[in-house]
Amino acid sequence: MKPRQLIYFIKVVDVGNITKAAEQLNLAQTALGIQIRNLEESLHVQLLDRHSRGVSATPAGLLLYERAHEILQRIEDTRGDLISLAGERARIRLGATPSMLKLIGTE
Amino acid sequence: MKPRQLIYFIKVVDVGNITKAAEQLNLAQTALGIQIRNLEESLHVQLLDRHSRGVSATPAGLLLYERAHEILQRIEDTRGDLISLAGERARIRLGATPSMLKLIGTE
DNA sequence: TAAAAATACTCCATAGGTATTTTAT
DNA sequence: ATAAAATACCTATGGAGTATTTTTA
Repeated sequence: MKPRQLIYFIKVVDVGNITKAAEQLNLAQTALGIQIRNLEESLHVQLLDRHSRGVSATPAGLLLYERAHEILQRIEDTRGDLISLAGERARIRLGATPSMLKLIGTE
Repeated sequence: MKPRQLIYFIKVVDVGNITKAAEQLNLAQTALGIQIRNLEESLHVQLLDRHSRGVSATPAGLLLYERAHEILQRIEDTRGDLISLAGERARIRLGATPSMLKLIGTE
């Protein structure tokens, strides 16, 4: 259950079609199909029903669809918080008079 | 921020030493060091202070340490729920009389 | 029979390993 | 001087691509 697989899976469920989802992800159909299959195999759960017009989520697929959003959101929130925290420490304001600048340079 | 990196990072913070953490993860010191560095670079945040006796978490590192637990827990919960759900659908009980069994076989 | 997914390969990027060097107490 | 982390280099696994075949309404 890698984040990339969750992103792919959400797109597939949204579109209902692996081929079209692959286009939107700038990916080959095969690459996306394999990732979805890997996801199903790693969980030992069937997530999609395949039919001749595309795919639809099974009950397990619908559950994962919900959870995947939550998990990815939490990851993104964490990334944002970390960058903010680091930003605080980096947001240092420096002041200098023109005469000082001549001494220390502007690099 | 891949789950594997989060697992590695938690272990490093717990142990306070990349070399010893690598042993416990059955990993080479270099592999673990690179993963931690990749994690820091992908977030543009320093997570650890390196000293001659090991490493210690920066404020950002401590924040990630907390969040990493939450994220991994959520992933594990989801995995468990999916397997339970799939288990329900598989728990089908079949009954047959001995005369029926002779007709349909036991395979 | 047509549109979609699955297979069979090939290629490349990234994770991991070994040996060695750098750094800090 | 010693323990830990970083660097250099090599190998192997896994993600992605093209061409093709199988499946199902």
